[in-house]
Amino acid sequence: MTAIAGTCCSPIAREPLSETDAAELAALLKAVADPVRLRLLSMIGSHPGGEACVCDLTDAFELTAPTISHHLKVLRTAGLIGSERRGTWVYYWIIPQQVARLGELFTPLAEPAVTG
Amino acid sequence: MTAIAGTCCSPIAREPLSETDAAELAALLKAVADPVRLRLLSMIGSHPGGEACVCDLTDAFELTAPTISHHLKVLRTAGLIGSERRGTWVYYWIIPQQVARLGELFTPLAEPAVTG
DNA sequence: GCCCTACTTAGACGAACTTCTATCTGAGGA
DNA sequence: TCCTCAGATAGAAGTTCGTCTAAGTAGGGC
Repeated sequence: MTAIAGTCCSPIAREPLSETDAAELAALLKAVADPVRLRLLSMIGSHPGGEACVCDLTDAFELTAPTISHHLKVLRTAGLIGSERRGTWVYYWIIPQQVARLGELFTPLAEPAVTG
Repeated sequence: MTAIAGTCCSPIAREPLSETDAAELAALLKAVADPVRLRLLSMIGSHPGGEACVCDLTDAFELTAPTISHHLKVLRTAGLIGSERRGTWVYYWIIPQQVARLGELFTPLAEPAVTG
């Protein structure tokens, strides 16, 4: 398949990002640009039932509970995860739409539709 | 389409990231988690011919040349762009495979093939 | 050879980030 | 009510990051 102007590349390589878009996307990327937060996101998303309580997460790291709490807050503030307290425990889950936004930026466009 | 275990989600939500993978990916993400570098990457990728010289990039920012040079170095060290001096000017281009790695992490798996 | 332009390197400084300890809130059990 | 456990918040310490100025390297023209 040859490159067709306008459909060849990942969105980031199709046209220059505006200053505003760049700032917004950089904030989202910064939230995941940390090994601990990347693992937290991955552990939450792959946990049975699609959600995990903090107690499921803390033991995997050699970090104190406040530190884990801080990283979860960064992810939640970025809109990448949601949370809810149920009784004694607080549960976290991934917000797939927001995670997908990151993917879209860098993923080469697939064939436009089933036109061929 | 219902979620099928093992094919439902973006790779990051399919199974927990190893400590090593998380560290490597976080380093890659950190390289793009900055508004200036995101715009540089976008300007380079969308420039006619697929490459841009530093002189094409500097004027778009209210930053000094050494600062732009620093950000380009971060992107190049991460393997996201390549560079070459040709005469007076230094040209930069995107390395699509490395950019695509970022996309793969967060993009939900497409249908496995044309099986349905 | 000399100078000008294009870009990079070196070093410094303030802001932001990651982690900690100490403290606080909120739920459940005796 | 009081104690304990789960988790969050506050504030401090050390580190990393983004930016600058000053100086260095490399190519091209006179």
